[in-house]
Amino acid sequence: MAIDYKATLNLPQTKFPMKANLGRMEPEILRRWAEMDLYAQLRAQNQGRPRYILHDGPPYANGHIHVGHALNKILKDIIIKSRQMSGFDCPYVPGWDCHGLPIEHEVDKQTKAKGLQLARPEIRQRCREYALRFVDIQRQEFIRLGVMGDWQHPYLTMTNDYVAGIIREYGRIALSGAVYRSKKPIYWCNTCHTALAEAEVEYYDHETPSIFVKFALLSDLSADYPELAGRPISLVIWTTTPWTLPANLAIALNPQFDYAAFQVEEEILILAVDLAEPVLQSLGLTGVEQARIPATRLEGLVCQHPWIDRQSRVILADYVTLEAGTGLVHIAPGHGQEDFDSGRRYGLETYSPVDDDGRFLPDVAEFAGMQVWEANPHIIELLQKRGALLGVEKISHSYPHCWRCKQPVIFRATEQWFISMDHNDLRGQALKAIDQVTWVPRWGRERIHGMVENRPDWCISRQRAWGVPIIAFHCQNCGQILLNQEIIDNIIDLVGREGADAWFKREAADLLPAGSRCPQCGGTEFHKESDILDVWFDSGVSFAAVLETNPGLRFPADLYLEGSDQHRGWFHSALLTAVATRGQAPYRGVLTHGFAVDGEGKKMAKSLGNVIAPQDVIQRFGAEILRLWVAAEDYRDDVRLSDPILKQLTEAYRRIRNTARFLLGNLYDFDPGRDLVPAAAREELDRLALSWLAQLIGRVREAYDRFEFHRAYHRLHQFCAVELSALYLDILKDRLYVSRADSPARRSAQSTLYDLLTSLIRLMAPILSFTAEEIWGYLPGSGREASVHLAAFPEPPPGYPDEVLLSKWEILLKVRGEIYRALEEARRVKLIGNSLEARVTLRATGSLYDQLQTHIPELLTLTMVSELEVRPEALSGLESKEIPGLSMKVEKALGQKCERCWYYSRTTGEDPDHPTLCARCRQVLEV
RNA sequence: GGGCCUAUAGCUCAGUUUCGGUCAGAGCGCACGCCUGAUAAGCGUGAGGUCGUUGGUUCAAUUCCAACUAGGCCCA
Repeated sequence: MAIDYKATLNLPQTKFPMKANLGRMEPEILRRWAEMDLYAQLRAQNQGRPRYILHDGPPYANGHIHVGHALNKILKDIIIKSRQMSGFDCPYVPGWDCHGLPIEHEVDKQTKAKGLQLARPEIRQRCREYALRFVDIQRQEFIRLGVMGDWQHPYLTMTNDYVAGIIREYGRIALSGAVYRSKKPIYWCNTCHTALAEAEVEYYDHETPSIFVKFALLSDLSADYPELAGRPISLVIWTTTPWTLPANLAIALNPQFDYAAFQVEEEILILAVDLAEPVLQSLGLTGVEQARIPATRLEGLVCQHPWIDRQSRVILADYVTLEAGTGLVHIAPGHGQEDFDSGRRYGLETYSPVDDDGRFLPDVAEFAGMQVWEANPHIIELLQKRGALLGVEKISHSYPHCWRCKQPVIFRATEQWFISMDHNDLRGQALKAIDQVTWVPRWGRERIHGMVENRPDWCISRQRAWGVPIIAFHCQNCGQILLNQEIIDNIIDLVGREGADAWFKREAADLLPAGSRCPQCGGTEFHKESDILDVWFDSGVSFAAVLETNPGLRFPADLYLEGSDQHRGWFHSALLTAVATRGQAPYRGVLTHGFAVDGEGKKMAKSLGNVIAPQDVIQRFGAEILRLWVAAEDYRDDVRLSDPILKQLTEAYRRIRNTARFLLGNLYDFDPGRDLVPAAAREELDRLALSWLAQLIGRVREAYDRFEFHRAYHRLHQFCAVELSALYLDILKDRLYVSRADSPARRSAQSTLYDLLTSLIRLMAPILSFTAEEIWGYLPGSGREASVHLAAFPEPPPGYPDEVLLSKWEILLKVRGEIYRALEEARRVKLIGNSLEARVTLRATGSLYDQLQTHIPELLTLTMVSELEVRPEALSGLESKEIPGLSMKVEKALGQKCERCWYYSRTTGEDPDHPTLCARCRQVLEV
């Protein structure tokens, strides 16, 4: 009976599944981490190590997470895990941003649908429940991604402690004198009597008058333009809101445009040159250009208001366009954002003579008490009477309306609270602080610098319920603001115990320390401020409310990491509040990532139908693939996500997984405690592999250190595909399978596989956290950490990489490449199939001959051919393109194929008892 | 309209931190083939790019400058 020689081979065996089944495996691993409380174990194990603080920017507690959230949190997770494995203690406390309009808006919608009218504390209670619900949802979704952190103790910007922290920081800034009140135009609904945020206005078409109005020039231009002398000169403006004319304080021109004086009948009209013709034509007028006047010449001149005894200044503004109108813009600083900005620049009053009902105040004598919309025709009539009206028509255009009552809204200046950018030179200090920070990518510095340099004072007040109250009291008697440290401390104490609701529920007298008196008039009656803080202030001061209060954390953080939109958002508000209160930035480094876009680089939008949800990716591919995506893409630019990309990543994942599986399969009988061969005692090829491994470790760790995860991914993947699968592992099979199981040669190989595997999974752990953990459980041997995440990154074996070995084998590998080409040619002509069927003859002369001649065993190993010889004389065969002077000839191997090792050998058949075995196999089997 | 940024093979990335001259590369995918002792695996060979477009600087530009186009974020 024939002997089953295959049974005498050491073929790979492992229970580690080839198919990942991530959908089942990941939740199992998550359960394991939860049961062992991995996060707590890490804290205990890493105590005393240098800390690395990545401070989590709080996502908004509304809705399910989208891929942008996944990108952000996985990046943070990769950093936390890789820094941890590099020897740092990396506590990670996630947070949520809980206050603000979107949640209040949602709650409003729900209560409106039910026809409810709720008081502030009730609204707040519903908002709180709403936020909490989404905190729980998002928490589960983040955990599902494999993100490790203190999920049991996150920070929420609505908890009593946090709110007390906000008020403490607000108090510091306010009491330093940086906070002031001033008027600012905001959206205002006349019917709802409420301020509206940008997100609360909806745009519909609305019909308004469109009028051209003359403003008579009071200044004299005749010195420079004698041709204009003696005739009345007017500037012509265009507006669709006649009711804002009573608040007109200026006329704006664009310094870039050409303006000219046109003679129209007996008067002179000034218009932008490019618009003069269409404007005059539509007014049924003809004009003759008399003179060009640069905008800069007109700046500072004064005009007469059409009917009010007031002058209107000519100013410059680069937002003036030629899209519509006359190129001259009517400016009412109390009724428009741009008007307001220009007003501040030119020192104009933020004049807004309109009350909460949208009715004119007595200031506007002609229209006092009249609704602004009603006043429009009367104003036009008055203009007509005064001879200031050049034309009127009706136009329909997109105009903001109240989301609640659907009525058109107005822009109206109201009292708001601001943080001054100039007080204590906050702007200058912030700009200096920016330069103390490491920005990744580097252009982040330019971006935030430009924003801080140009931003207006920070308007921190909102007329809303769901937020942190602005702490201030108004004297009933004289209107003076009352605020001092004692009051602040009192409120901090109260809010710490009862939450911010206390502010909304209690009367001013309850909130103030006993005996509080107005510092100005001595009054004792006060009412409390009703505005709340901008939510950017809430999250901005997290450095104080979280970093400084959590004993595991510290100020400043080592890193803030968010999308590049946060240069305007969190990085910005955190910078300003920290500089104002601490004199420095709250972070040493800031890293930004781009946005998730579709396969074409377009933004994901419901309207485009190209949104990919992380929940879908997890279900179809696995969270691990999503993690791989985050790592593989260069996040400094926008990151593309599409099905083909995910499929490609799945392929890459399989390659890595199968490589690990093969390594495991060949370690089934290996006990590192018993069988590990010291590096120096291993075979040369194994030491070459160790050199490659050493290079890999160096490069991957460097990539992690530099936050270049896509490099880490590419290196790991390529290492598995090229160095291992195609090269080292392929040629090692013979030694692993054929040698005696406990032979030094095989143990040398296995020791190297063991080193490779234990290194690889630790290097991949920050990215492929689930799979690394799964493999960790299959490793032979004992005495290692309970989780791969408790382990450290591998170090290169001492003395490796071995440069001498690397350069020696580099040449041999080049020869191997050439031989492969010759073998492929032989396959093409059906001479051989498997390389073991080949006998290769190389022709070389001189030093190349010597080199090849002395390395025949290595070349045999590398090429997996049965026979190889080197000869100096010419031969017919393939000539190498890469290596001059080398020719190769491939023939059918001589001898018989050994049934066991498949090598062709002339020794096969020598032993009649084992006629199908070669000498080597007979020796292994000791027969 | 303004600020900042991006644009290399079908895909993901390299192209040596600031500095122009063997830098046009890798892996994946694809095509063809081999193996069947990593097998819903493994191996080999091969074909793919006018380095977004157009100008400019230079002896020389994917690499510097400008404009444009497309895309992104933030403002307006």
